[in-house]
Amino acid sequence: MNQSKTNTVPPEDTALNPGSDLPEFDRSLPMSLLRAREAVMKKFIPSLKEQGLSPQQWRAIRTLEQQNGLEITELADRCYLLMPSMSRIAQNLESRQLIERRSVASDQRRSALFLTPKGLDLFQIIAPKSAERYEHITEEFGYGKLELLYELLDELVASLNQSDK
Amino acid sequence: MNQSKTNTVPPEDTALNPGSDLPEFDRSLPMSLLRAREAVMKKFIPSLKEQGLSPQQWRAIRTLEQQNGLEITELADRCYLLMPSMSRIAQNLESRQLIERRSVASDQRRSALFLTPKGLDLFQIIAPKSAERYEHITEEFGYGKLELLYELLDELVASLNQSDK
DNA sequence: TGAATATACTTAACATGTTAAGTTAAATAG
DNA sequence: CTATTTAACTTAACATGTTAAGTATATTCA
Repeated sequence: MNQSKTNTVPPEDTALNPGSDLPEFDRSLPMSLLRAREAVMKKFIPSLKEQGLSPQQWRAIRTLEQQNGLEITELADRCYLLMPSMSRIAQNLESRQLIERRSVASDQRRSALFLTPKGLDLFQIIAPKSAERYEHITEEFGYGKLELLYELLDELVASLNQSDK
Repeated sequence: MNQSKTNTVPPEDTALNPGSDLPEFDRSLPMSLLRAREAVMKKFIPSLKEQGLSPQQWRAIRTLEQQNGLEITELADRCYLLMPSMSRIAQNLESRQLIERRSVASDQRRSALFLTPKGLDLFQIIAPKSAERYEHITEEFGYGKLELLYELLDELVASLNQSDK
């Protein structure tokens, strides 16, 4: 279960390159981040699924609750989704009447998205549960450590994006 | 670009629940982890794509390079992939003759996976580039901070899994 | 003004994530 | 020793991630 700690050394005869000085891949940053993310999500997904929402759909709904009437491109940015995904999610939520789209008068290409009363109801059912989970995580893990983690993640992103020139 | 720092407060008239004491979702742990992961992956994906590999396919190959002949279930565990994904990836890599499967004599249901010479060649092309990227990231971000990040991520996962009882 | 270009999406195509439902082979129970 | 159950996958089905191509509306500029 805990790969990085049980340290199961492979038998010598199975490594294809025993003497090479190629790097060790045992600690993979993407995998560590993925594991952490999945572990966190596991706490939130059940109450979403209970309401028939995927994490991405929930992201869209809670972003609209904060600022209703966002255009789809802006919503995609804030939800950290690519446009094709956002487009499909908008169609899905619209078909379930959780959101409504109205085309922008000044530019017919654009459409703004609005939470419907039904969508807001759903938000209000899920939000308190999510908040509770989040508080629980904060208590268990420690507020200070959590802040430090956010800080490090932000710095990591900054460091990586900087070297993109 | 940096949502969590620019702190763009939405105009009052767009929030659907301005006075509510519902939690703030601006800082989302899953999203922070996702952003960090994507930023890291962006550094590694190009050299993989150059060789026609997805990150998951690469994970499988480098795991097999470390320990050849793993069974598919074990490989899925180590790659942090679900069986259906692993199954499809194995089929893909097998069709490209990067790996080879041999059924286990003692149990006909199982099959063990082996890197082919062609697969090993590919590993040896990609591995040094990956190592170089990783070293660059370590230098830019700082070795100490990186270690601290790993530590925090591990602790977070432990903390979350612990409360699963 | 009218043609070329750019913008804001949507659709398509394909790999992956995820849950559920097969299949086939082993283990176990009666 | 046969019938049931379990184990190790594979297949199916559907949402998402991702890149590329398509469509309709604006904008630009000749």
